Amino acid sequence: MATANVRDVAALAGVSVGTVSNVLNRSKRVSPDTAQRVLDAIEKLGFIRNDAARQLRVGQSRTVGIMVLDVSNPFFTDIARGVEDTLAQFSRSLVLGNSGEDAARELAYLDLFEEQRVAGLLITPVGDVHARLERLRERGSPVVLVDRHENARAFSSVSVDDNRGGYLAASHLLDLGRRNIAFVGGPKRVLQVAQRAGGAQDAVAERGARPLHVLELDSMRADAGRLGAEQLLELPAHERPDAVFAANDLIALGVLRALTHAGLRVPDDIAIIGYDDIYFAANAAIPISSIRQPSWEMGRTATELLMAEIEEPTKHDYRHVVFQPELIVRESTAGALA
Amino acid sequence: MATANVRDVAALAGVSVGTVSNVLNRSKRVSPDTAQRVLDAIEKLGFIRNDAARQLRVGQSRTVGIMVLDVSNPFFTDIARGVEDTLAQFSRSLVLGNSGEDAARELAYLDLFEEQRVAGLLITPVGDVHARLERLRERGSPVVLVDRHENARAFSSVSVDDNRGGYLAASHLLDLGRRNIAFVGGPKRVLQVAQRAGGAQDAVAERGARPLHVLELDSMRADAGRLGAEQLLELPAHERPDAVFAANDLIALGVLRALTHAGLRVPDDIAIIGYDDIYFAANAAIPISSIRQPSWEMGRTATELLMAEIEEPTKHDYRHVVFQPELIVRESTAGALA
DNA sequence: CGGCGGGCCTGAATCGATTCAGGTCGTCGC
DNA sequence: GCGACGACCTGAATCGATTCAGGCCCGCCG
Repeated sequence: MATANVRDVAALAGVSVGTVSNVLNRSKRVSPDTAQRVLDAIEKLGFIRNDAARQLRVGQSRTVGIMVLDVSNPFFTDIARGVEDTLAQFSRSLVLGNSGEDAARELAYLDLFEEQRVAGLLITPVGDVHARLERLRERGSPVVLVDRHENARAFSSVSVDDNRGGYLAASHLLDLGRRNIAFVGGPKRVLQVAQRAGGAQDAVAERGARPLHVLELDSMRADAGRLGAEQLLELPAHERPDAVFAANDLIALGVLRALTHAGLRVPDDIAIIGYDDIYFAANAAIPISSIRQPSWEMGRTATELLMAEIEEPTKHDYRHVVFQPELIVRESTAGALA
Repeated sequence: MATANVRDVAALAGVSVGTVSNVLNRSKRVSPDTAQRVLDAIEKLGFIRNDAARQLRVGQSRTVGIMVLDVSNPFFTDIARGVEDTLAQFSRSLVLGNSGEDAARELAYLDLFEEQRVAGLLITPVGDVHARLERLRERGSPVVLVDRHENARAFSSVSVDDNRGGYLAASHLLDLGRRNIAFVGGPKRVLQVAQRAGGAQDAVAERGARPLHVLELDSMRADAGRLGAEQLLELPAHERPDAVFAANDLIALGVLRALTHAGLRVPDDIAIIGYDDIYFAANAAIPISSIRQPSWEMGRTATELLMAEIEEPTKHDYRHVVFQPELIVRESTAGALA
């Protein structure tokens, strides 16, 4: 038996379809009495609104798309949780796309999102999709960039001051008396990596410490970090760093593993600081100091910017929220704490 | 300017709307010549199919819903990746719901999914939603249970043999000569926990070792594991276990942290084995042995079962795929490996 | 040469919620 | 008593892709 529709509800409640719709969407316009009759009918028939029909008429869906780089990176899932928690308040749902840093896949998802006329899109872009995003917006789906501050101010965005984060990390190590810092990072073309390194360079230069020993890895995962650390351990004793600043926590975990394996003491022999402050850095065998990015808040703020644009589509002032990173000190730099 | 629709395309290509639709959906029925004209028109107008209209007509969306317990648990994101990778082949998208183990939130998402007439649903249920799931199926959205083998065979499901996993873990520790094993687990009401403990009990009994020392925690996260381990360390020396079997890897990480902090050697003083084989267990300071659950494959298989049911809705044989867990040996039990 | 089949195309009807111009009735102010 | 107004309700028109009964034309068979 086909699912009940507004017409069935209207018939049972003895009102017109228009009234049913008013109960559903603008309950103020309907007398309490009638409204109750309609609600009873809905209940009795097990009526569930057909979102497709609503969407067709209204011209837009009530779902928001989110495209992330990597669902298995806790940094992004934390953002996603922020998005999801915020969206729940608007009772909108989330269509998830995982580009996996693959531009082709990103495009495929953009097609899907466009067919679905998503109400809005949160994206950390991979490929050159600027034009596509503009088209999406022209067609009524606002876009907010996450963890990317587009040079142009064409879209609202949320991001974190990575330069400052790098500066904080290096300064902390310097404050602890370390003088020979290695930066173990991902590919330089990743803007974040370059900026974190840059901030660290600044701190080192400012203090007149030894210039940063920069190691470029080809990925930002733990195994790359482990290999990087092994390289460092092969250096002659007088060049061996006394502290490692890892471009993210996954790398830091790999570094910790290699050092532990080599029998070195952390932080006594070599201190480690990471970036992102993921759960697994805080809960490592030796909890790892890190630069915290407020990922949940980023998700929430991005969602709020998006919702504002969705609900007030004509306002053309794109906002750029830049979060400040925060130093979190743990045993991997400060030794056993109280 | 409003987005182009099939009528515009038809006009430009000099054909009827029916033909445009045929090009889009059944290209075989159209002469290559006409098809090309239509495709050109689509290109020229930047036409993008309106999914809502299609959905309204066809009665079902092309989107699949997935409801997970916790997006920040790598076990679930690995499953989600399997789902997503598989779905991409069918060019369908994924609506994500995160119940956070909260039954109310789960219900809210079920409402949304139902309004959207999702093509199907993958779910690890929290509350008692059996009736809701049946209704969803009656209305044309098949359901597959993930990591839950419903007593009834009312839905297809994928799950893992947790009893066997527990057995494998304990056997491994016994093989290494450990005789006093502690099980550090989550709440007993979680079926998985009970079964893993049960399997371990069996192994211990079979070998005549000391009965399992069972510690029940109120969560399954790392901090609970740490507290649990601290409790174990307070035991008198002759009762202190020589091996810990943690109900999942998060707990194992917490245990590792507490033991490391107390200056104990792993595995020499106490061996540790976890469960799930998440990335962060493999990459811990001392890589943790674990019972691997094939999460990506579970996601894929669940999706395949679901797609089969979507495409062949009348076949009423619900399948239950039970995966076998696998022992992964690392340093936390076997010591430094080659 | 008539009839039949198949390939290709047409276009009105359809899905179901929302919208909005318009109708009805009761109340209030003067 | 009358016009104005507001509160409440009605129902046809609408959104855009899909479907399907039916039309046209060509080639082939008997």
